[in-house]
Amino acid sequence: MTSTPGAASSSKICFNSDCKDLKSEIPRKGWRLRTGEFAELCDRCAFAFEEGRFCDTFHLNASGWRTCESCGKRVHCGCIVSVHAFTLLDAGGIECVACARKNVVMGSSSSWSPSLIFHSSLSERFKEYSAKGWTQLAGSGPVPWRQAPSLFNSPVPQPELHSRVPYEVDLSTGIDRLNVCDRLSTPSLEKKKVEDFSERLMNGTLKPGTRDIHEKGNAGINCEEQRNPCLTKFQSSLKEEPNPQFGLAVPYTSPDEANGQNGVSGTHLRPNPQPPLAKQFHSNLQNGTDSSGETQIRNGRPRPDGRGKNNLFPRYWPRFTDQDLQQITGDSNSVITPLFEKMLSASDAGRIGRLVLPKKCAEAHFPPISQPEGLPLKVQDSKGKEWIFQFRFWPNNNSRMYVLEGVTPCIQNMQVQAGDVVTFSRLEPGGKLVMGFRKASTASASDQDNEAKNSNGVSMHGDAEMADPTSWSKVDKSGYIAKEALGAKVAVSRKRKNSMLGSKSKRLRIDNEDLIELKLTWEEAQGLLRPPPNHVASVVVIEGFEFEEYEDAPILGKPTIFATDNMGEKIQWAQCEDCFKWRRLPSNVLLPSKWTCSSNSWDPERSSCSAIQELTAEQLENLLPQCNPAASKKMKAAKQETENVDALEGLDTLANLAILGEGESLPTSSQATTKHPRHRPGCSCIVCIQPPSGKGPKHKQTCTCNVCETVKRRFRTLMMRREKKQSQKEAETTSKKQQTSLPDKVPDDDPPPCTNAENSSPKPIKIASEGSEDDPNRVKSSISPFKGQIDLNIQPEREEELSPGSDSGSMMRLLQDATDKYLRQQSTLTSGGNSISEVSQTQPGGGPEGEKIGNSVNLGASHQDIDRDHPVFSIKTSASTSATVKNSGKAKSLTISKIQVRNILY
DNA sequence: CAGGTGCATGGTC
DNA sequence: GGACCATGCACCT
Repeated sequence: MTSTPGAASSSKICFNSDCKDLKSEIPRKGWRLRTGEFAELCDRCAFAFEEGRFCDTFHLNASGWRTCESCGKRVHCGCIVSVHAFTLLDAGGIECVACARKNVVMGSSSSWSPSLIFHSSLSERFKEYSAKGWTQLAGSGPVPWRQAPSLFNSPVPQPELHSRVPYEVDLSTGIDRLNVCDRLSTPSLEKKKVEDFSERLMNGTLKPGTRDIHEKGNAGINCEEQRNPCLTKFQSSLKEEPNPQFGLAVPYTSPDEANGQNGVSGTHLRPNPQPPLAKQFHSNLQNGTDSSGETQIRNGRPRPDGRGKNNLFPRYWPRFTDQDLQQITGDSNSVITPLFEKMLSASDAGRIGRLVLPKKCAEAHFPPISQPEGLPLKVQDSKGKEWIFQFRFWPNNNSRMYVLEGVTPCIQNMQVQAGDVVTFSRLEPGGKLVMGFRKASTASASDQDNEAKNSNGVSMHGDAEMADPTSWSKVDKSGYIAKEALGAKVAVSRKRKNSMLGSKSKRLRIDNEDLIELKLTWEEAQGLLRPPPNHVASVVVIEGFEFEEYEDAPILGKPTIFATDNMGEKIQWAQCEDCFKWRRLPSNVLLPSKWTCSSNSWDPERSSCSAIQELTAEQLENLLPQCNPAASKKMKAAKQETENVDALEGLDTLANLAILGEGESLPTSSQATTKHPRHRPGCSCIVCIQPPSGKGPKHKQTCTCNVCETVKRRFRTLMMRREKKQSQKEAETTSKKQQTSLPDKVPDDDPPPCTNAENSSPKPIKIASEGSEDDPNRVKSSISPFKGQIDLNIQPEREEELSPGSDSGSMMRLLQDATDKYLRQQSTLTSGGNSISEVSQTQPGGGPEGEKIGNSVNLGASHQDIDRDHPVFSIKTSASTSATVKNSGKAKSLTISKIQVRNILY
């Protein structure tokens, strides 16, 4: 527990205004302040606080003292310090926590009526909608919401409690408290250490017990209020809630809080995820069958019985962070109760303005609606702006689909997108519904954190980076790009994949780092992951992702280039981290991630950076054609030592570019990037228009939908480009042989050595932009409507005509189909049958005279594996491997085939 | 024709 | 197998 700088700690005087002592050198923390900091006390006050005697010591003359209805003990109810020292009785009066605890233990004899409390809260919240109020019970839907008089409708902001007791706030926010305490109490209780003080303070910790709110799920009117002590528990639990955002004074903090990580109820759940109380509450609502006598301790996990499925899915559990709550509550005295959250889908964030609400959440936290028209719902965003949405539902498969309509302005105002998380919470006093947002990155981290612990013991952290390329960007039907769908999809995919990954160590076979924003991460992590020595990975395909599966964990290693030397011996080339020279090493050597010449024990002559590089420029170029961005950086450095020679270039490169340059970042751009670009609104590139994985109708080969047409068109373009390149190279070869090429033309004719790495150079620009008709080398390219340009992206206006969201389908399938088609066409092309292989193996640009180190260049750990969503890779691979592979036309098998080829080449 | 609306469909859990 | 829900899409204005 570290001292939190801030107001509470700025002074050297004890925070207790009644004490003017100096704080000890290491101030002791007292109750938590609204700011999230802790009151820093002197030893004496801290001791009193920890002993639960603080109010007795300092507030004796203060107002707010009441008497426990059970034991008669005086309890101070009027300060932040004592906020958790008592519970409210719904019949009036208070009860000290000790008595409350007894009541809890005694079971359902309590007179607490959480339902009542709960309803009172809601009635507060939505009283303005009484006309269509959710107080109508009959036929009001599956949730028998009921209006009950608010017992305490004058909540007092907690920090200002003096004469008014804070529990009024609690009671008025009964449902919120339910949620809070459910979410908080159990984990809190489980944190014995954390509780210690609380126990002392309260003379014992309440056992988590009956926390369920019981309501009959049918008719709704006869909702049976379970008389249970849940309120007691709620409040008791609340008192353990260390988060001041909930208006709870907490004299301790969790380690998490101390780390600055959490500090909010939701986060407390993470280490041992507990469903929010909302969940349980809702569960009961949904079930409507909760036995009234059920006073069980729930650990928050889905119930093993059938009712468990009625629980909210963990993904809807609110996982507010301090920042979230702070954002919502600001510095107000409000008490915020997280209800649920949802990651915005593309549809949610789209222009259509309909936010699909999780059914259970909607029914649990929103007023019941009996008519599809629903009712207006006033929601305040985190900026304090109020919005009115229409909360309604559609009949759907004998069920309902709840939506909030009219959210577009709010979403736009909040600048959130698909993938971001919208949080719903309730603000007290007032019961105002508050909508908060969390950006995808944060959400992802949160989810990651949470789900990692929800995932059957399999950490998802690594998986979190497995950005689903299909989700990289997508466009909703309104044309808005759900570019943050990445986060959403990752989160979703993470769950799915995680369950499928099994126990074996796996390495995602993905090398199209460009598809992922985390390029460096991929390069450094993914790229450095290498199979254990003497292990041949089996390749498994999970959801289209290929994983190398090892019996042993992959190890970190330095990416190298595997090749075959002139003697047919398998070797690998490794680049020194210091001098960037490439050194020849045995193929079975596994290098550390940082490898330098000095470690070159296999070639003492070249165990120093001063030693000359064994590779010639041409050879090096031959090694570098795979346009592996990861390798390219350093390769570029190495290349600078030598003549700049064009590297191997082929359709694969173009294809890579075609994909990579999607929409904006063609080599023609000075901002060319090897990354898959961020897709902006309006982008209808092939990536963006992809539906989520597995979504959308299946497309036939004859399908003429926009997506299919786009794919086909792009493949046609690819083919044309390939032809053009082929002709270029042929012409260039010829011209070189004839030595007739003009000096100033040669560079132009040279294809980019490694376009991904070099696309910032003017060369590709020229190539892409050239194609003059008078250039004999361009003759063939002239057949391209794009004159040799990589057209896949350069004419976004063409793609604008596409209706990005109007069609969807399995892009995988589509691309496979297109690949099939392309390959079939390839086989009929006289120049195409071997073109790709030729392109990649004859090294026209780099100089055919260059000595080939090996045709099968494999960038060690940064495999140029096929991305399933980018058939160009499939084409590349297949075409460069075998006809059998070609005909497979399936990305997965293609990749596997590539592996086979790789093995062969090895 | 564009945008909105309500429902249907199909993937996922 | 059913519920949920994201999204497609027909219909309406």
